[in-house]
Amino acid sequence: MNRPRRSVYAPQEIEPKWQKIWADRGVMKAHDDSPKPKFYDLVMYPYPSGDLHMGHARNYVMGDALARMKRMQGYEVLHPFGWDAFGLPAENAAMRHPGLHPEKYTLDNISESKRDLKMMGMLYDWDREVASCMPDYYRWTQWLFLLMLQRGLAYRAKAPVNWCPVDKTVLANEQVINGRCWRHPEVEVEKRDLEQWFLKITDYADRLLDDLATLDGWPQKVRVMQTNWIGRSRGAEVDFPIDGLQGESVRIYTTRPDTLFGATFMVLAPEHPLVQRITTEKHRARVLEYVDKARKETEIERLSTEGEKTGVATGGFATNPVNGEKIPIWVADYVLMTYGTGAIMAVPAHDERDFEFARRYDLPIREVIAAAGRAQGPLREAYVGPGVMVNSDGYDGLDSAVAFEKICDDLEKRGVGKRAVKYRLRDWLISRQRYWGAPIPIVYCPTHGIVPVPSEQLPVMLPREYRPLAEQPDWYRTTCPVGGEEARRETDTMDTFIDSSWYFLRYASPHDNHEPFDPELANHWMAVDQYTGGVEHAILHLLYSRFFTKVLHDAGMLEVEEPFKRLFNQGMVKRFGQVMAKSAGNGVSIAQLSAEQGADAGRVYEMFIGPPEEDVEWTEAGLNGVVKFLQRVWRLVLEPKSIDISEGPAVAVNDAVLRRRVAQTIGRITEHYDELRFNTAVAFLMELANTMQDYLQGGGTRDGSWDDAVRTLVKLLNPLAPHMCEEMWQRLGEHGLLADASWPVFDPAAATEPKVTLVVQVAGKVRDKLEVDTGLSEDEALKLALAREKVRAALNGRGPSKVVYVRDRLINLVP
RNA sequence: GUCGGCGUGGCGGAAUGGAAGACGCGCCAGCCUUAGGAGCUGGUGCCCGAAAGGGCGUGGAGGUUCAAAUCCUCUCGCCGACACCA
Repeated sequence: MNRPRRSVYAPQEIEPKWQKIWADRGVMKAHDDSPKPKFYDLVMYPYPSGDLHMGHARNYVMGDALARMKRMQGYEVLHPFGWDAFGLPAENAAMRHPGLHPEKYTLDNISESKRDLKMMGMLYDWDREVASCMPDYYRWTQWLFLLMLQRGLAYRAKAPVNWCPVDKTVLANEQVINGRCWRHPEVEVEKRDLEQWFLKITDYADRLLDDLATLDGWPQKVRVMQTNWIGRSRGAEVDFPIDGLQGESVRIYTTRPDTLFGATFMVLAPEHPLVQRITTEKHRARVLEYVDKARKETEIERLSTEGEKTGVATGGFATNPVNGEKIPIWVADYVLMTYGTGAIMAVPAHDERDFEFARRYDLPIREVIAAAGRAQGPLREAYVGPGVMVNSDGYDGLDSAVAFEKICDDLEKRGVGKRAVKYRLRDWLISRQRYWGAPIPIVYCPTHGIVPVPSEQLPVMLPREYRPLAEQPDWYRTTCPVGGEEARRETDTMDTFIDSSWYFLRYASPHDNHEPFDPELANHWMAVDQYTGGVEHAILHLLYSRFFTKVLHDAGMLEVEEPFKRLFNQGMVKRFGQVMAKSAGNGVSIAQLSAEQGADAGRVYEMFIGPPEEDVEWTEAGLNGVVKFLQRVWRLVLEPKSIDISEGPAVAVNDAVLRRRVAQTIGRITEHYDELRFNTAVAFLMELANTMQDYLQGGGTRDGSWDDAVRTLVKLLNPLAPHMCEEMWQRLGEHGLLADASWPVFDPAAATEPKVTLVVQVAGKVRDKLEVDTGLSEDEALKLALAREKVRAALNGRGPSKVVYVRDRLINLVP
């Protein structure tokens, strides 16, 4: 039999077709002068590693789907893309393949990844593409460094720094994890004293912390992590005069000035400058040995001794300013030179670490805060809570919180101490001894010292040859911009996190060659309305970007003080139990997916696979389920007559039910897309398709309600499966691109179930039926509650009742 | 250790305090096919029962409420971040 050929869903044909049309028409160009409300939809720009696969795609599908919906809703959407293109992997590749320049490696990867993104149907405004390794980008990265310098936020200092022996570079504090390099967990980080550039992020610690409270569109988790990272504490600095050193004292920092009377000894960090002078002859040998050992120990060895606190007495003593008591001074490596003043008063009764140390070295423990309800007697562990002051002279009997303030007042009056705030946050070390980064635009002149390269001479271009800058005299030999003397360029480059701290601003005016960004345009597009990316950037990138934004605000270049209004961290895609990665060999290739099931199927599947913030497992079976769904939609929309209706419907769906389902779906989908809850959104689309099929099988009349359902389904599915929907839209005879079509409007009244029937059963027998109008959807719960009261009243206390309420489509199931 | 988060079918997971298990995968039965790893229909939390029906069910124990997966207290177990920050 020769039946007319059915149209078959063939993604391999329609996907390239529509990708070309979108590109030709510039569908996702963002217009600066549009009268429409703006929506800045940003995905974290990636490092172009050259192995883009479906594991990366999840983030981009979310961003793209949101951009497409917002566009249909009438927003002028800025949805840009770029590349975090400086960095070590390119250099590593160049070292593995002699002759391969990091730039070539990077640019090749970019063009390859770009092709894959287009193949996935991502609509970016490619005219705004940025790559941080291009001179017209890093020119402005350098400019921003000079701005920092000008504002007193960049400084050079000799400091013990973290040195990764594999990457042969200094690492930021944030890049050291448990004493190991973040990129090479197999090696320990070494300590070296080097002259390095720092950014004074600590100047902004308070604002970075306090403004977290305004970021209610951020995950709580990230806000907590940043809060802890900044680690603000309030306390006091107190001077303890040193015995035998006239006029000199040890300054300590404590968060518990209320426990001053419980200080029974002091501890200095091994690196503390006073250690040498305090130590008595008798103790000198042992102290030197201890300090020497601590110096040599790497971070990791120090950590491994956790629980085994060690230290030595110096033989020196200091006087506690509140009670004149002389207490011994010890040296121990559990006190860090990098926090507070590098010296503490030890209060073993009320600090766990001091308690442990006192136990080990048999030092006295004196209780000065009485815990409510605790019986008298020796402490078994440090009591760190609040309580009533004891053994504290004139403060006895006070609440410890009150005594805290009073003691601080008294210390300040006597000039022996003062309130102080400390942070765990350190300044940001940005120097990197690497080639593939933005050169720090500084010249060292024998006469004028540290001289910034004048901004009109930017960019300081990277030399062509791939070799450490410090080994390229032709490059680093220069003349002083001030006096013309022979001078030397800074040969370090900047941490790539600097590049990524401002890229979202460059998108506003990516071709501006007068300034890093046009303040007017940046103010137009900022803040980012939705920022999506991995949780691994919860601290570093996000904190640095917030810092830059605040500095630029202070410089009068930006209105906003926070760059990202809403932040979302998507989960990772796994396969065979492991995160998809080239190295793990479990990545799903975009080209292959595209050629087989189609990009649309991959897009819908990654959204349906699980909650967007959770890690998910990619399976072929799951993907296949989505393919079936898309094929079913295709038939429902274009070939409804091909649906087998011989079996009849399971549940009767009439026009009214179909209309209501369509209206409900519009409401749910709009809300869930907006909140990036794509997994449930796909489920709603499937439900709509199921209802439509039931409608056909029930011999639906196919009046306007069917056509409306079809067009609504196509529009609602469009952000997730854009190629297929665009094709269906055209075949339905609609004119114009679906990408330009308007988003369906939610009508709450049309979505409301007409009524609820309450069937009252008592002891299994139906006693009563009540019809309750639930007309106002926002108040359904309340109405039901009222209905329940009505039922209970009707029963008039006749024993245990069971109340069942059913919606109209299931009414016939209840006798 | 501290701080966050999470415990729901065979699996991934749904449920503004209001029918627990939406949607999908898998599985079972049937239909259609030369065949199917295709398509269609129905079923599918657990226990008892041929069925009707009944009982039990969101890690565990209490509590609040007409009503709890959801709120509160305690407890057990996982996951993540930080980890000597005075």
